[in-house]
Parts: sequence; structure tokens; C-alpha cells
Amino acid sequence: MALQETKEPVRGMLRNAGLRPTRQRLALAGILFAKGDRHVTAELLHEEALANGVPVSLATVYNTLHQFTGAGLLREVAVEGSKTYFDTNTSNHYHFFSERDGVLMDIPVGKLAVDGLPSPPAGMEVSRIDVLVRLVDKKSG
Amino acid sequence: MALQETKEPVRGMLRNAGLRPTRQRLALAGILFAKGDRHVTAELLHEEALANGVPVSLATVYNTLHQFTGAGLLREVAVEGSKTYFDTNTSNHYHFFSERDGVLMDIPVGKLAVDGLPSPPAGMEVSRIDVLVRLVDKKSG
DNA sequence: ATTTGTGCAAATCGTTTGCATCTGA
DNA sequence: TCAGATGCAAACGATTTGCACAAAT
Repeated sequence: MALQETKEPVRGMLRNAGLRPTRQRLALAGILFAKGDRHVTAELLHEEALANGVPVSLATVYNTLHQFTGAGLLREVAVEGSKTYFDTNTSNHYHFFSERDGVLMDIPVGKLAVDGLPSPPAGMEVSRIDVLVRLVDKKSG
Repeated sequence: MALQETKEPVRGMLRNAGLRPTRQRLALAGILFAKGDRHVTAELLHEEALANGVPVSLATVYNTLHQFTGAGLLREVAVEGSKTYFDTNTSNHYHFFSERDGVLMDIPVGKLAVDGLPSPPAGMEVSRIDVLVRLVDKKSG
């Protein structure tokens, strides 16, 4: 029963999500969920996979990210035009975004609250609230 | 002194922003700032300009939107991957976003408040807080 | 006259897709 | 076996850029 302990939880995670635990998916999931919460772009994850000796194609990285998102394992974060960020923390929380280096960081849960939300237009309901706190270098003065 | 009253304020607005009041810029600014707050994409504005008999090129629309943004006349709103939205309301406020039809709406100022913001990482300061309330169709049930 | 803006088409960037090949159950 | 996954390269949509022409000061 004591197989490769690092990979087993990941395998189950994929199974539960109805995704075949393929080489690539196991590797990508391993990278994503190994060390706490992460915020990656497809390109970043692709590079990291290659660096770890897992020769996935960029297309597969995209496919995988979207499948994981669809399965509720990841969450997309809208930051700005082009690049899409994926967040391994799918619980309700908000973000800091460093405009200097394009890095996303979680804002500790429970600290930040949004109050006074007016009711949405008729026939619609809130699906999610995104809060992005944009950061810039403090102007030393 | 009583010239074309509709265009004069726009002309001054551009002058103050250090932008030459060209035909296209006047036309685009006219469309953008004429009737209250608006949320446009480059493509939308382009179509609207053409419909109003102003044959601007899409490239110029992009240039203009960015120049206006740089001059503080517009604000960019990050919604999701691809399209970039520009908002004529540059004051501090937040948005509803209808995922059904891709429409942005202002949330009345003063109603919504963000509390409990933790202090940003050392050397950084908050430049702006974006709040996007995503809406979906209420599931009739 | 000189500087700045404009239009077009080609180039770029992130992302998606079609299709032949491979792989896990 | 065989549905589902992968890789590649071509296709894509939004945005940008290079350069010749036009317009504003």
C-alpha cells in the first residue's frame, strides 16, 4: 500500500475530479499543489514543468489548467488584459497584485470584507466578488 | 464666443491633457464623454465611431484610448482574459459585471466599502482597489 | 515648416484548435 | 480495445507597431 506517497493524494484528487491521472496531469498537479497556494500563468507553469524534466506542451498546459478549473481545483483571477492567472486557492479570498513585477499574493482570509453591496439588477445574482488591491513601489520621499 | 457649444469643452479637455485636438480625438471624446459614464471596449468604440460617420481606424482607437488613459481621462478595468474595458468614470468606484452579456455597470459610489485591508508588503503602497461583482442569471427555480 | 497624429497592413502575444499519434483503464 | 489525452503546428482574436501620408500648430 505504501506506494510513492507524494503522488498518491494527487492521483486521488484527479480521480475525484473525473480526470484520468495521466503522466502530464500528475506532474502539473504535483507542481501546482505541492507547496501551498500558488498563482501561475500557463507560461510560467509550462517553464516550471520543463525545468522539472516534464516535457509537456504548452497546449496541454492550457488544457490542463482549464480542466482543473472546471473541476474546481483552480480558480481564474482577472488581473489585466492579456495574461490569465490561475490560483490554487479556490476558497473565497482576495488578492494583492504587484504592478512592478506582476506577482499575485493572497490577502489573508477574513481580514478583508466588502460591505454595503447594493442588490444586483433584477433577474441576476452575485456569483462571485473579486477584489484586487493593486500595489506599486512606495515612492521614497 | 458662442461656438459649437458641444465640442468646446471636449477641446479644452484635450488641451489640458496635452493632446492635440484632432478630428478623430474630438469625435471619440465626444462619443465617450457625451452621455454620462460609459464602459467601452476598443472594438465597441470603433464601431460606434463608424456608425456616427467618423471613419477612424481601429489602431487609432487603441492609441486614443491609451492616450486618454495616460492623461487620466479614462480608467482601464480588468475583467477577464482577452478584452480590455475602458471606463469614463475615473473616480474611485466599483463594478458589476454581467457574465451573461459582458456588460459592465458602475456600483453607486459610497454604497460599497472595503474594510480590513491589511498593510501592503514593505516598500509598496496601494495604488488602487478594484472590486468586481460578477453576476449571473438567477436560476429560476 | 515642423511636429504630431493617422491609417493600413503586417507583426506580435496569449490562447485555442484540428488532427494524427499515443496511452491508461 | 478504444475512449480519452497529448503534441505539434496552424489558426485565432485582441492588441501593437512600422512606415508613408495627412493634418495641426
